[in-house]
Amino acid sequence: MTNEQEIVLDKTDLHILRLMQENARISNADLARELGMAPSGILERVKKLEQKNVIQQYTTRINPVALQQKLVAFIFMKAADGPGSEATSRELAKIPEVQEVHCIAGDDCYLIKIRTYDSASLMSLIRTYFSKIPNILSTRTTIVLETVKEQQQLVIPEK
Amino acid sequence: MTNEQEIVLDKTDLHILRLMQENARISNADLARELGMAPSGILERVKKLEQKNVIQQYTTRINPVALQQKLVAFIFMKAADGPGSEATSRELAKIPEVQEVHCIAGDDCYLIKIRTYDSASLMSLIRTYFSKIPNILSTRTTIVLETVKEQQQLVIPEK
DNA sequence: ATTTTAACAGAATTAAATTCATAAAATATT
DNA sequence: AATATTTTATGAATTTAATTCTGTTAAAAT
Repeated sequence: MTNEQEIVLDKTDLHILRLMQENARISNADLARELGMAPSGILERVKKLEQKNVIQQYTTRINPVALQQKLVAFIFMKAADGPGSEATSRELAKIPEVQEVHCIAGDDCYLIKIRTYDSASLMSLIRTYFSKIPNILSTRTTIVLETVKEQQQLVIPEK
Repeated sequence: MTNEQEIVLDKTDLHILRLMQENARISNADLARELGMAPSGILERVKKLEQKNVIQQYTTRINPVALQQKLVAFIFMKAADGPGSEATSRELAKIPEVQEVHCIAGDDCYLIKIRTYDSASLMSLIRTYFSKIPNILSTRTTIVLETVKEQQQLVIPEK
């Protein structure tokens, strides 16, 4: 049970989250200085935020261009999944190049975000993986020409 | 000039990136142990990766549910921007709740990803911000019912 | 009002970050 | 091919931070 019903975050927690969202490698000591608290107290709070699954991961944003991963595509997919079936989405989520899988309202079923090297590798990826997923009925692919903004950071309230 | 032409990453760099993408708060000492190298050498490489803008940010993934931010929407937008004009996209990118702005191929101009509390706050956000952006011609909004996967991690090759 | 629980501080210990001088390896130059 | 130059790595020394634990304070529950 990953219960998220009763999560209460106070001003201090939000402040910690704001600082760590901006820089996950901030030292515990610097956090303590910013908040005017003892390092031991901050450490305790951070550990609790991890335990409560408020903090899900510390990750490094890597420039995709540095790895020649220049193509982003969004794919709208219709699937023959029965209502509430998660079969197809689970298969899609397993593909490492697939960054996002959303169930969406409307005529289509899924919206998928994919990052690859180029259109050739997108094609080969589609052929390799999608052909093995039985319930896929149709896909519409939208190619990104240029990305102006791309981040997952949340707007964290003061209180 | 943020030049990204001549970025060469060797096996060691990729290994560092893989470990730090998975856990941005890994200690330099642990990195050194994993790679069988001296900590000072690792530190130098990490700093270089930062300088070269290969590493763009260390960030913390925070559970949006913990902040009651339950709604994700994708908006397709047509704009009356002249060819190559970045005016509209730049305005959109300034909105904190807007996580992504992409220029896309096809009939629409932009694809935008937004995260808010609920549909009411999405509406108010659209009214507040979009009304002030002159070139917007039309929008089509797709609401996410459920997110199965959401991450920005790259597939990092061995070599 | 009192008990219980949770949160914080401060000191002590252990561990890590950072710096720097030097050596080794890889590249470039002649 | 030999040498110079640059880049990359090491290891030791120093500074700084992480972590643990005990005692207090504050808050919540009874």
